[in-house]
Formats: sequence, C-alpha cells, structure tokens
Amino acid sequence: MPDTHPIARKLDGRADATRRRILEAALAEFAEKGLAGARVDEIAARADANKRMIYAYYGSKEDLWLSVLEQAYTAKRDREHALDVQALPPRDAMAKLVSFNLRYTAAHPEFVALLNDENLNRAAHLKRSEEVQALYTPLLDTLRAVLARGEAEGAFRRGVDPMQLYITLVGIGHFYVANSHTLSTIFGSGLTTKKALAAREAHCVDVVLGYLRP
Amino acid sequence: MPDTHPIARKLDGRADATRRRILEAALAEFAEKGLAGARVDEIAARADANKRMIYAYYGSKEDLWLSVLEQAYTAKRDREHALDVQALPPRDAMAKLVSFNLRYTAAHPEFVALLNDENLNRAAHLKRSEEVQALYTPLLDTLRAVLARGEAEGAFRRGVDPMQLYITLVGIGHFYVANSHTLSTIFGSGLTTKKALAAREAHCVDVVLGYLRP
DNA sequence: CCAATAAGTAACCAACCAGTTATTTACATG
DNA sequence: CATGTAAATAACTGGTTGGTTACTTATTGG
Repeated sequence: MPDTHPIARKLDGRADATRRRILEAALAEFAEKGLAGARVDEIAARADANKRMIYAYYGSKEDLWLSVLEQAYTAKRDREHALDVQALPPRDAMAKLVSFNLRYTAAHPEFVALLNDENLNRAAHLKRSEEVQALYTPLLDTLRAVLARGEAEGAFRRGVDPMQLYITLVGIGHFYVANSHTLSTIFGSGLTTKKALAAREAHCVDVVLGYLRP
Repeated sequence: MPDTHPIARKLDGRADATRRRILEAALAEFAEKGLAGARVDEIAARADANKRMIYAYYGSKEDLWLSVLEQAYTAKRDREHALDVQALPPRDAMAKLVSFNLRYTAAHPEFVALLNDENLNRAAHLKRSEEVQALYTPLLDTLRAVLARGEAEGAFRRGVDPMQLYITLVGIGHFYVANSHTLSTIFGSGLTTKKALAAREAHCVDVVLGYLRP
C-alpha cells in the first residue's frame, strides 16, 4: 500500500521527524560521553524533543543506545557495500579497501567511540540485538575475495588469514582515530589535519601492501 | 633518613596499605565500567576501605582516575624499559618489540580500557597531569633506534616514519584486545585463548617484518 | 596510664537522573 | 465545527551518587 491514509502519513511524518532528531541527538551525546556518561535529559534537549518521547519511541536509555549502535553499523555497512573493487587488479583493490577504511573511520569518530564503549560493556547490547545483520560486515567478504584473487594471481604472498588481515586493516585506522588525544600528548597535536590523515592513509596502504608482497 | 620515627613508619605502613588497596580496587572498577560508569562506593567496597579514605588520600573521583591512569602508564613504562634488544639483529629486535607489545596488551586489558576511556574524555586528565613523564614511552625510543639500525644495515626498507610505525605496531595489538567482544560477534568467541593469541602474535610480527622488508 | 595524633567509620546530604503520570495540543475526517 | 486519536509537554518521583561531617578507634612516646 504505497498510498496510506493521508492522516497517518502526516502524523507519521511528524513522528518520524522527532524519532530521527532523537536518534541524531543520541548519537552525538553517546559518542561524546559514552553510555554511562550520556544524559537522557541532554539528549532530549539536543533533539529539541520532550524526554517522554524518547521513552515512547525507544523504550529505555539502553534500548536507545542499541538503536543508535545499529544505525551506525547500518550506515557503515551501506558504504562498504557500495565499494566496488572487483574490476581492479588485486594490489589496487587492496589499496582501495585500506584507504576507504581509514577515511571512513576518520570521518566517523562517533562510530569509533560507540564501538569502544560497546566493548567496554562486553558487547552486551549487540549480543541481544535481533538485527544480527548489524554485525555482518561486507568489507570482510570483499577483503576475502581480493585476497584470494591476489594469491591466485601471484600478486600476494600465500597463507594470509583473512580474519587476521581484516582486524589489522581495520585496527590501524581505528586505533589512530580512537586514541588521537593520547597520541597527541606524545607526538603533539595535529594528527587530525588533512595532511596528517593523508600521511596516515599512505602509511596504512604501505603497510598492508608491503606485508602482502610475495 | 632511612630510620624515621617508628610511629610514623607503622602508621604510614597501614595508611600505605589502604592507599594501595584503594588504587587496586579503583583500577578494577574503572577498567570495568569506565570513569562515568564507575561508582565510588563500589571502589570503597572492593578495597574494603571507607569511602572517606578515598577522598582523604586521592581528593576526588577524577583525581583518583588520574592516579590510576598514571600508575598504569608507569607499570607499562617500567616493562618497556626492561626491554633489551640492542644486541639483537634488527629483524629479531623488531620481532621482539612486536611480540612484547601484543603480549603486554593482551595481559593488561585494564590498561586498554583506561586508555580508551581517557580518549573518550579527550585526554582531559592526562593533559593536566603533572607527571608529564607518564606520557613518555620508552618503546618509541627503542623502536626508533632499531628502525635506524635496520635501515643502516639494509635489513629494512628506507623512509619509514617511526611515529607511524609505532602507532601501527601498538594499534594492531590494542585493537584486537580492545574490540575482542565485538570481533567475537563476527568471528565467534575464542579470540583470547592462548592459541588465538599466539596466532595473533605471529600475524602481527609477520605484518611488521613483511612490511619492513627492503 | 594518658595525651596527642593518625587512621578509620557511620550516617548524612544535596544534586542528579532514569523513568512516569496527568494533562494539553495538533490535526484529519465526518 | 465537533470528535477521536496521535504527538507532545510539564511536573514529578524514588532511587542513586559524589562528597562531607561528626565521631570512634588504634598507636605510641612521655
């Protein structure tokens, strides 16, 4: 039924807008302060919504956290899915995967913050998520395919475990973004400038491609 | 004055023991729940001490957090300082640095948790730490020396940025430990078994040495 | 044994905070 | 314009939590 009742449409539209504002505000608040540090009142204020609506739409603070987390996963999954590297030679394809990951991570520190805090909570919320799909990561499949192709063509070394490489590939970007503040106390601030990010991107590509040489 | 008043000694001894119990309890509580999620009452209970003593000895929850953080840094720094790799050939030395880092990280997930939470707080506490020494990391100096030696001997590729390599080396261990719970939802649990850690260690060494080949 | 001081305790408090209740407002339709 | 319903609001509540106050216990030199 694409043509639902106009009344429902209109009301849904307003309600949906509120839902979306709450979700966006929650993302910002949770990413900034973590689950325990975030304040429901503050989320309501940021969303310019009444606190009651948060409970009406999302049930509880923890349920809201899970919704935010699932949405963040979905957003990244969508971007990963849009990656098309199968036409590229293995080394170019791999370079693109590494670059994509670093750029996405740097552009979405909220995702990094959410992930860290969810791990602090032993992934308790994700584990009870019904959207198991949220955990599926297209990047892993793509990586596996590129790796297999590169091995077959002799472009990559043999015997590389896709899981290990995936964790390494994601980790070298994630750690840089997640710990930029403490790293800044060691190396001086300026790790998040365009120039510094470009240098990090080049290094990450170098590391992965350098390692994969036969 | 090695022989201070016995009265002071005895009392200091009892006081120091309480201080230490509080610090240990705080480390456990903070690592488990983060700064915002940790409860001062719970720390007092874990330490089998009165809450008042926490404030007498450490001033406030945030000051206690900083003390815990500094102690964790100091502990790691001490272990890094005990590393002696200058007598080893560059590749062996580098392998030892990578192995050390992964093992230390895996053995001290509390340090990882503290670091993540401190970064969530934009390193606000470390930045106002008077023990600037806490930020100094011997591993970086050692890495720099090994890298220079390996380059000079032709064992490593040229032009590697020590900072980038340091971040990569630490990151590939840190991310694995910090995100083991969400990674487990993807790859199935069992990432922290002895076997899995040995596999990760081997991979990390392979990546760094593979990358550094000339 | 007694004074002096350090260490430790129990009870308390005010601010905070997740979650609720009672009520009002907005809006499409008959 | 009256009416039913979805959306939104203000005010409140009970438990929690960082921090404090007033008081007790332990230790030892004189």
